[in-house]
Amino acid sequence: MYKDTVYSAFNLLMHYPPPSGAGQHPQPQPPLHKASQPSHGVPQLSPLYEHFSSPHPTPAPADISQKQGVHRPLQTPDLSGFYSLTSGSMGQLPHTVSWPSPPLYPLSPSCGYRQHFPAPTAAPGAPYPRFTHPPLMLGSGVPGHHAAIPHPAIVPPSGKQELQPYDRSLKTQAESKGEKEAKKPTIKKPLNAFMLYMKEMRAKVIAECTLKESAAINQILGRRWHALSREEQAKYYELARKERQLHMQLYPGWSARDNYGKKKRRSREKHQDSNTGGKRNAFGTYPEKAAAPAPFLPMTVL
DNA sequence: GCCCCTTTGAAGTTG
DNA sequence: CAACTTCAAAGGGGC
Repeated sequence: MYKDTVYSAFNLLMHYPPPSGAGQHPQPQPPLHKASQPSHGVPQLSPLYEHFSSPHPTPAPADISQKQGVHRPLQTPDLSGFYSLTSGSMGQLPHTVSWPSPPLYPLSPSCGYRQHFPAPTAAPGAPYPRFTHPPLMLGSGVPGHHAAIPHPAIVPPSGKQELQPYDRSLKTQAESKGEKEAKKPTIKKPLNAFMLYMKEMRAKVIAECTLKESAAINQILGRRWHALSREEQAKYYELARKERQLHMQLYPGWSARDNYGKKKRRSREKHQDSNTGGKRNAFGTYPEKAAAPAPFLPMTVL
């Protein structure tokens, strides 16, 4: 089972001692697309997981939470001995204890962070799988990957294949741009770890909180994500890594640039105000927002 | 009917 | 190379 494979990796993780490189920042992984850009044809599927036994594991990072005296699950462990993780913002370490921003959406008491997250179990009697993300790949050959469900990024040129529920934007795009465009389908970005987590947990949050607005749900999910243990997060990083690997193999020449400009942002300035306007802090958010008071955000979850 | 909101992460672009 | 931007999902809400 794939799950078993993942869990085995985590069992190993639980036992790995910090090497001599402890105290240093993790070495950023080379961008997957660039690093493994197939210059000599499409890579084979079989080596997909060969770096589970990489002969040249990179040093694991220091545990910044120990350095800071607090437990934060934000710092993703470098599991390079088992698989590569992320670069970029994941290498940015938290330096303070606060939530990224106060919730802009009022949350019902039943969705209070204190009581409910990370929610370990579902309602009594209802099993709550800790990791039940549906298979993402089509015929990947990965143990545990069911071959019946197509990859979300796989878009049939002829439209014969049934669209998945999450192909909403694709469908509207194809519908709105006519037949010519429909025959040239968009290959979407592979989902990152957080997106995979959101897809899995969204329904649960909706059920718990009786919310429907995605913006509010995503705020909750973002906080739950931060509350996950590193092992729990690592499951999703691993899934996301495999997503990228398969995506890269399916679409060797694809670039995220291909989809640039296909979403039209009407108010770029406003978007920048809320989303940029400065360097991201260690939490991956922006100083202006992070500095805002968060009166009812409990610390008990840390 | 399209875009915004809101989240994190990956990757592309810019200076 | 750091900083910034875009896009992945989701669906209610606004225009």
